[in-house]
Amino acid sequence: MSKDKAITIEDVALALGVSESTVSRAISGKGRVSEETRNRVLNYIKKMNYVPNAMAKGLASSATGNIGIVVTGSHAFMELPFFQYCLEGICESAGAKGYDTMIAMDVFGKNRQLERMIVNRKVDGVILTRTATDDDALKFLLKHDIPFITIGTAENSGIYQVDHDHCEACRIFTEGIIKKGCERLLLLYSEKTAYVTRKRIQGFKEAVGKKYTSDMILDVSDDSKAMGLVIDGIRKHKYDCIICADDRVCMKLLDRLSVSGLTVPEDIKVASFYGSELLSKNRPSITSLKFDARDLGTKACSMLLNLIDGEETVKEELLGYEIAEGQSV
Amino acid sequence: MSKDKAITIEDVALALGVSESTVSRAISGKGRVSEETRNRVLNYIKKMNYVPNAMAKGLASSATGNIGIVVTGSHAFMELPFFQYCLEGICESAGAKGYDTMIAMDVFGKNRQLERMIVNRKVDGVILTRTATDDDALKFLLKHDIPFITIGTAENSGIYQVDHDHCEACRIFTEGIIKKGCERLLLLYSEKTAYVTRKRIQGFKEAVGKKYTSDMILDVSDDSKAMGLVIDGIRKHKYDCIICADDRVCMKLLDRLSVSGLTVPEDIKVASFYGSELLSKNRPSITSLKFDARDLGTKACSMLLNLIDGEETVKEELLGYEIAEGQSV
DNA sequence: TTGAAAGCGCTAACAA
DNA sequence: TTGTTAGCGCTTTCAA
Repeated sequence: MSKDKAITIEDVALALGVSESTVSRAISGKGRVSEETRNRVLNYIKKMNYVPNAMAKGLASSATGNIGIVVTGSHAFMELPFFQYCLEGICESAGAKGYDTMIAMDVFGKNRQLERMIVNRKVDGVILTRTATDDDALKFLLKHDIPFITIGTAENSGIYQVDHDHCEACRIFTEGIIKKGCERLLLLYSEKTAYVTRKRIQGFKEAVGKKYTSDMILDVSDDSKAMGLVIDGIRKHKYDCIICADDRVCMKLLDRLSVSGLTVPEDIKVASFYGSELLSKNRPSITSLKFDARDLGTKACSMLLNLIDGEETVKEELLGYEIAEGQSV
Repeated sequence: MSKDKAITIEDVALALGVSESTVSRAISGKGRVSEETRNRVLNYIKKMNYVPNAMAKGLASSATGNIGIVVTGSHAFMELPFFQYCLEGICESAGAKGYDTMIAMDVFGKNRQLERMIVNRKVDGVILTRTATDDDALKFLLKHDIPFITIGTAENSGIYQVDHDHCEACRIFTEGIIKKGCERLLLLYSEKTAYVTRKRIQGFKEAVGKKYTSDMILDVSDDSKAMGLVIDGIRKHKYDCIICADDRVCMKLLDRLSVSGLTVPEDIKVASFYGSELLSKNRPSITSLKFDARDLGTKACSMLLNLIDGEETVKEELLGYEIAEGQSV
């Protein structure tokens, strides 16, 4: 069935008694073709299952019909479902517009995959996901002036980017918790170098306002010691609600609480700035913010395609969030 | 820097006073070129940062220099870090051989992305990650006779595939647990349609041998009810060790145990056939099997590239495993 | 509205 | 060992 070589534009032209250029025009929609000719062509190619050769098309028009997506970072980061969902959004909306997706997974800050992809001219544009940004990837893309969008990253203004409004979301969320009567808050975080973490902390601070003191936030990157302090603090009723900057931190906390025989929400209330499926399945369910990573991918992709097509597009886009009320607060 | 259009093979030929075909030969290594000429060419193109136009090359040689990777299945499946690690292995080893990687993420059993990728002839071969065995993707690839490898899937012999030896691993693992003195075992599983689950169950049965009875395995797909029975059983000392078919199930179990006030390993011993990072961070650490998904990707990729190059390659490859001893047994 | 023809940049016979 | 030449399949001027 697919053994025999594929049918070309020439075959179509011959069969229909028109020229190749006419067929090309009929298909692409560029240039005038009579309605009748166009229909004949379209019908014929559909009947014959004709699909243009992407390479030939690419060579002639110097466009690949591919976009690249770059996932860089530590393993711990890449493991987050976040990327899967992003990827899904990107693939789907790229596909809907006839683009295929290439992926570059560069783990240790080496951008080999990305560089090869660009240097080989395999893609028309690139989407950079979180973490990829402050490394050389950005400079590299800038230097090669290829269209690109970053997801969830950059302070560097002037580049096209899309993200959730973490600061705003976390502020509103924290305010809500305060309104419910919590006063002695503690924010737990890790990955303090991540831009998103800093944004979340900022939102928290804004919500707390002038009552903020530096002992209201705590880095728990190095597991046991810091967590031990937290548990002590809870026993001494130093806190009434603990907010976690992400679901990983929250999982850790919940583990420790259960080991220590402390229950939620009786002994301590718990909330999280980022609730994945893991948290929503927890008992009691954890009150948390939900961000839709899939949306992020979809939006980034449509911005990129606009950029590629030379159309107008916004420079920065901030997506919304949702609050998942649970039983933990 | 990259504004000015890229230098072509013609430019190189002109500059060096040789023909384009000589340059082509020097670069590809196919066909004879004198050592001297070859060096001149190689030096020059390095100096000039010449990179062949992948599309032109592809058009002329009808090969894309891309491989495709397909991730199909439910969200729950795709969320597993398994895919990330596979992907990483694939990207890296593809990259090492000069191939770029395209990704098709088809979520709901529709193979749109895959089909587009194939029909557009964007890839030279495909790697299919864990999918339902009767998946259309498989039929589609067979029909288009494009080289492909499946990872962790198919019973369908005759197709190229790579997987871990789940059956063997689970048998040995279970035997080890029995040797430690556990007698009243229970195997918890979900996703019973997955090939890998069936293999794991089979290994378990083999280890138990003729003492096996059907109430030694239990499907806990529908959370609460089945899990409730398990908890009851534990209280009645019906089991001394519970083995989970994967880390998801194990997480669920651990949650329930902690809610029920049962402790590991005092009240009940726990082990898992698949231990992700989540489990290894648990306290107490869970005794489990480790499979390296990255290896799977690497191996699959090298098999695929062999296939593409028309070289010999094994039809089936079974990779090893590791036992992570924890404090839970 | 349509066609002819010249590329796009590379590979691979076939000659030399 | 090297060069000549004819494509690979499509797009895109420029004429008709």
